[in-house]
Amino acid sequence: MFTRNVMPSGRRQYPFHLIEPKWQQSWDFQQTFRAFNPGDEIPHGHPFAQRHELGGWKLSTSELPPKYYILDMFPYPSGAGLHVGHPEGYTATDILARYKRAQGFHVLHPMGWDAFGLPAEQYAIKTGQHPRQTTESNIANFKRQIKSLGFSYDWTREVNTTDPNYFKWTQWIFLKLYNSWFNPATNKAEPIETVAYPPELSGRGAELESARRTHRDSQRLAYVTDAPVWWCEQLGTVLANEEVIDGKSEVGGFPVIRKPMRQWMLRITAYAERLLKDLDTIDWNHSLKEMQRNWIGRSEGAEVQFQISNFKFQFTVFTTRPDTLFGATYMVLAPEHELVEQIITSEQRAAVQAYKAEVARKSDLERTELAKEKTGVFTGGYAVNPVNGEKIPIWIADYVLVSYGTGAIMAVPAHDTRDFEFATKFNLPVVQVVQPPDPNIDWRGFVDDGTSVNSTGPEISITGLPTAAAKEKIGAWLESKGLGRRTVNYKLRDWLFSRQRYWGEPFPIVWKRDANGNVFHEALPESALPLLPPSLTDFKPTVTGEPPLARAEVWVNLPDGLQRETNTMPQWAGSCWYYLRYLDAQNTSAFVGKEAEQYWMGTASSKLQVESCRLDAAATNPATCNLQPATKSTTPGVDLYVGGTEHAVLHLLYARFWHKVLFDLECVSTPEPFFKLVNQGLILGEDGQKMSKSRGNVVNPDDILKEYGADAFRLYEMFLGPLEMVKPWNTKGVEGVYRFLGRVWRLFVDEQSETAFEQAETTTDICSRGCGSAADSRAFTSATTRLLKLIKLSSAIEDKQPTPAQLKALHACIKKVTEDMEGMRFNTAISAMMVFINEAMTWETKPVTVLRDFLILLQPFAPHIAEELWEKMNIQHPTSNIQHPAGLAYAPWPTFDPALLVEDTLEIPVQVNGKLRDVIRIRLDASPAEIEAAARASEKVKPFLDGKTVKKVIVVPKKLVNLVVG
RNA sequence: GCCGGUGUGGCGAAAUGGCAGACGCACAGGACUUAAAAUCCUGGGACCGUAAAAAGUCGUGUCGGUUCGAGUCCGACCACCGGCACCA
Repeated sequence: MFTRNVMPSGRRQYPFHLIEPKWQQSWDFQQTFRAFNPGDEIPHGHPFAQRHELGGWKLSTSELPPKYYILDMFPYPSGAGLHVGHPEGYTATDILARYKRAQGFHVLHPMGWDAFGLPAEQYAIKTGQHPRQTTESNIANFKRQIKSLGFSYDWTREVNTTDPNYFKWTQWIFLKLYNSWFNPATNKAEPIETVAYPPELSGRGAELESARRTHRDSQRLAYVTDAPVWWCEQLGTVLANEEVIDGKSEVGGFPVIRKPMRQWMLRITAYAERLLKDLDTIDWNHSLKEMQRNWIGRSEGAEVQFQISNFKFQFTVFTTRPDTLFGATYMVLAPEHELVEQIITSEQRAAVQAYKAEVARKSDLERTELAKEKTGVFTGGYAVNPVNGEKIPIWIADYVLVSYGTGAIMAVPAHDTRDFEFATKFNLPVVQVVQPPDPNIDWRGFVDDGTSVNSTGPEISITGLPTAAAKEKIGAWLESKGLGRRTVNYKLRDWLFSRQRYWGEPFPIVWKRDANGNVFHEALPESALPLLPPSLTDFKPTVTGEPPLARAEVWVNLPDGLQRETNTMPQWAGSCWYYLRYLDAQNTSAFVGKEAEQYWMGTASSKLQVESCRLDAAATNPATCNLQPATKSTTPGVDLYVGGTEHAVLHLLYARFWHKVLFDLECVSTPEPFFKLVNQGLILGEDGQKMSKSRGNVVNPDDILKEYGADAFRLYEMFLGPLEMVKPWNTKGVEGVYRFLGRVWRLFVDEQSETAFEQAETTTDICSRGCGSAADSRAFTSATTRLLKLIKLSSAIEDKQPTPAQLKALHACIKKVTEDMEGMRFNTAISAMMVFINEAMTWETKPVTVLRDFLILLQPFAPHIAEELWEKMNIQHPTSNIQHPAGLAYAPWPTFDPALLVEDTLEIPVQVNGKLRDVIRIRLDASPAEIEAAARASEKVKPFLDGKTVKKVIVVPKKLVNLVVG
């Protein structure tokens, strides 16, 4: 005989399976977490209205409480559903959102979907199912999963990048870019109409008209050019850089080749300097800023012109070391440099052509991979060194890139590693021009700063100057002679903005032909937006390699002979500005309303005050900690943005770029979008490896939720370790926090009533989480409510004055949790709550006020159980609820009283020669002399002092005593 | 190669320059139970001791330094993770 109905993992610690859906429904129904824009009417019954006494008002920006905008990187809703990495960041932001609400901030905490992109399109090509269908069902699944975690999002602001009401504005912003240029004089974007034309283009006539158009188009922030792109034959599509890994397609691992195609580009390079400089104004973590700095890759140097021997023309090189000009013993052009054809001598022609052909066969990747061994060919041409008139040979080599600088270098083998390698291989002369500061260091291959030597010519000498001064002097000389200029170069390239795909935003652009047959592009008017993609059944690119949109002939070919652009925008487009749409998601007349933008981005100040505690104020003067001027706490931009490092460069750089353009055009009011940014660390599988389907170590949140509930899941994700760290998942570890919630539950509830509840539950037929219909959910709600009412609070909870020990435990907990909240140290905040509960378990009577404050602390982390217990407290101890009419989600965050934390006596360690020998208990106000005496008196310490003299005594009051003996 | 980050018990981790290992997992022992699960209590870095303790010694990747005192600060190195990579 054996029983079959034993639960696989034992008895449930508490009825989270009823509590969690109950409160999620309640929050949904009440719109508890809705945020209000300036001008919105705030309903009377809303808890936010009750907390701030604003019911029935329509408030202007300056009358609303101070904002706090806390943002998650919105997910791409894949078919695989959520994995445990997503909720890590989402839990952290949710905890802070709830904390800030409790502090009295007006919190904006939205969520949405980044839903354009390749997977849905690939799936469509395979199955013929329209990407919209896949996208919709994936979103539904993601939303269900995210909602089941109890996050406090304002769902009225949900955005979806594939919704025409959304991408209308993505297209609108593209038009802004298209219709603007970057004016270097003002260092900002301006309307394209302000472009000045060179004098030779003025005048009437079709030719000049066309020339002016070409000039204008070449200045736009969005422009067209022929650029090589990754083409994958097997997938029949063009791939983005990030979709190509080690020369193969990320999907399927097929080979890819570089193929030149007409592309739309965005002129992000114009913003390189501002993108770099403004990093100093924002609060991002150090390594992330470094990544952006490296990506932008600013380097200061000089452009120097070299005359070509026996020819009229000259060419320009970029160098960061103009001070080494006297050491240039040869020149190198990139093989693709346009001058190569003109300077090769007949005897070198064959060799140069062969080399160029060889290089052209290699992809960029192979060129860098084969970097070990330098290759190159002499062109036969010579250049003249402007400082000393020496003739030096011009080579071509693929270690010089046509896309960086001027595509040409002066080679100084003595002081550049690559040039040195090359010169060694091809037996080119090496001339010292820099003396290392340390004479023992070999000058050959010395690339750092030193002192110039052998650097004297007929007109200029820098011999004897340190590197910095030498650079300065020669730079000035070159400029005065018109031979060069000091300049700055960037690694950053313009942004390739078009994709040959179906599932993306169509460009609001048409192509025309003028009277002379010149093809040109023109923007659609704003009124034509949104421009919807055509409906297709075949989503593959055409046989000619044209984008899939070209299949829709009726859509492409307009009646008046115009043709639509068939490229689409990349996935980044929608994610570049979604944080702005959240501010005013329903606006049909603007991408974001001005008032809403200024309020939420913190450029309009609010008058009301945060009635909560600032730590520093509380620590020094608890009496004044309840009122802080709000204007000090508003931050320009998103207050906190949390997401993964994978977006460290591209998304975050692109979004900053768009934001700056919009700022220049006065569409937004802050120069930077994200004031503070935190990366959550990756969660690895239980085996310590990156989670992946192929390794079979993926943890599905649904399984954890079923077994332990959302509160335990949230708690565990935070208890794992510091947010920014990489850390392995361990399902066993969930048990720990789950047991903690069980202890919280048992601390509050009466055991007998729970037994009654359990009996009633087994005889009640309620369908669990996931039941579909409205009727089902109503039945669930009423059954749940009825059942949960059977559970009563423990009789040990009494409306009594807390003891000093109880107050001390509570206030220590408040202090620790509050401080850790500010520092986003959620793991240690949770451990502080565990410490509190472990102690509270031992109390015979539990004062209502103490437990109430604890629930407010617990609420951000484990909101469902906290709400349920809070509700029971309100029913059974209603009188103490008077000060919190708004409900738990808006109950004021408790403040701690430092006076309650001090003790009369404390233990301090006694060291002899820095080694711990005893711990003594001493009065708090004991003088140093008393402490020393007590330390010397210790029986454990005495043997270490015997026969020795005490040479020095260090007494750190309240900390330790150290006796130094000799 | 360059830039950034991280190295602490069996494991996840914690420690304003001041008692290393809070909190939790796993483990062991005990209580409760007919039994198990759950729960509650107790223990725990290593070494050396001891009947058991106590005492003692060592211990935060390695080596050195500053300091009365270093996981923490400084210097050199090693390992792992992430990013960039012929950027002139």
